[in-house]
Amino acid sequence: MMTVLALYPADPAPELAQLLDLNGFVWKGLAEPNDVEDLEPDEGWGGAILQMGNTGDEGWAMLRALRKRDVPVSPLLLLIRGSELQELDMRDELFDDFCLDPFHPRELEARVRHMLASSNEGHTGERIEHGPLILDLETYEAVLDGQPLDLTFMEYELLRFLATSPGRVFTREILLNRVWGYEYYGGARTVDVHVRRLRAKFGEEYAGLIHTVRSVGYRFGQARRR
Amino acid sequence: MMTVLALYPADPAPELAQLLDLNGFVWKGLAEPNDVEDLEPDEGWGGAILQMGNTGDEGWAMLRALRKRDVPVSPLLLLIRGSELQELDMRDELFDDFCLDPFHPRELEARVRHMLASSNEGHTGERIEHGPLILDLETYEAVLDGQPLDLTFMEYELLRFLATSPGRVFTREILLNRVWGYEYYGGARTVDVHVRRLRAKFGEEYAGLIHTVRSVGYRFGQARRR
DNA sequence: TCCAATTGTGAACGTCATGTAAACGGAATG
DNA sequence: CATTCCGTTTACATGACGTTCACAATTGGA
Repeated sequence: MMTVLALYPADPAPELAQLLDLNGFVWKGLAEPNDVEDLEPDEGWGGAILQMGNTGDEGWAMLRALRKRDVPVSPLLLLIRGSELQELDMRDELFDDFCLDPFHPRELEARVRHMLASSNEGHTGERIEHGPLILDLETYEAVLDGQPLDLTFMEYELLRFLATSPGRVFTREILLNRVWGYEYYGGARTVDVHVRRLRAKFGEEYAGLIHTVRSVGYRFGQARRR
Repeated sequence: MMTVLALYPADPAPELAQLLDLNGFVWKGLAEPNDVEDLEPDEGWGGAILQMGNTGDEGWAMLRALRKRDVPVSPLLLLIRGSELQELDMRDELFDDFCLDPFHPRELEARVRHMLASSNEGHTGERIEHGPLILDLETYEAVLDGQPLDLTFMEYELLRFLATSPGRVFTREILLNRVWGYEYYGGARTVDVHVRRLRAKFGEEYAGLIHTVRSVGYRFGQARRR
């Protein structure tokens, strides 16, 4: 999804606009606090940068407006003069990062990057996503095409192993070793049964997500094109 | 609780030590990555500041050691030279904020303040609120759907730990380590019994607030969707 | 088309994880 | 010393889940 940054004031300093443009960020200016209402949640707002110099109280009002929305705009970065640093005191909840203004282009660039990367971390860190399937490794939750899947422990473990290497074929023997444990000596048909149950829970539409490779084993997802 | 900052290198630059001392921060130096093991979770570690100049790869190793612990030290602030800014690329998950080195004292002071304030935000003041449950961390009071809960000490501690990370699954072993503080566990069933008593006190309607994830452990609240 | 190898399918079985109650034991209180 | 509270441990019941097996269906080669 395209990340769009909100900028205040609406006519940002040329060096700021230029820096964002050069780094491929899409941005849109906000003239006054009321404009915040117009930001539609679905437009992919990935945060905002506010240049606080010469804005008087309107800058803080804007900040508050962005944060107090039903769907807060986040993260927020402040450009602030060294002489106004003390203004930040007791306002920690209103912004995520700040940068001294006038700014060094490379520092600001690094801050914007890091800020955007960090804001996604909570959700991208411990999860596997492939096509319509999402595995949340923290909550042991599996979601397929928006529908939560009720998987048992072994089903989840097997699916996670397969989905970690989409397109790759695993023999039953390897699956038994890696998913069930190295000292496991069980029938190879156990794998078949678990695959079958996974496919059943996937439903007709997605049963093909796990594909049988005859005489070899199973693989998750499509084979690589040659 | 007293906030203690970890500093690296162990003999920080005089102006850094002086700045922290002047502002009432307690700090302790870390000489090498192995020292990280010695940080006891209960000592009130409130974060770390790493001065990356002239440290070579050891600085990054230290960073990694702090973050990959069982109980990660957080938040982390980096002091970094402008010429090394590109080193931050692709390492967003290893630090929370950075400051150009040499630093302006007031900027660094503001960053440390803001970083520490933000890291406590989840605990908005001294209470945890999630759905119908409210935990007052100061008075040790628990309220569920308006009704006060009469919890014992361990019940409260367990519930607090679970409710601090809603949706996340914890194994019994981890719960014993973090809540009870055992090195190893004699009886994992202890957790079960306490969970059972919590559910009993929740009443039928809210017994499901703590959910069993079979073969894994327990989690508080509903799993995240998508 | 036939046959053999391979995989899918449903059911049965046994094990193990968890729920549940009750007993135990130490610490605090009077 | 008796009593109460509370955390831990033990014991048992139950149900979920993994495994196995018999048989059906499918595949691919001769």
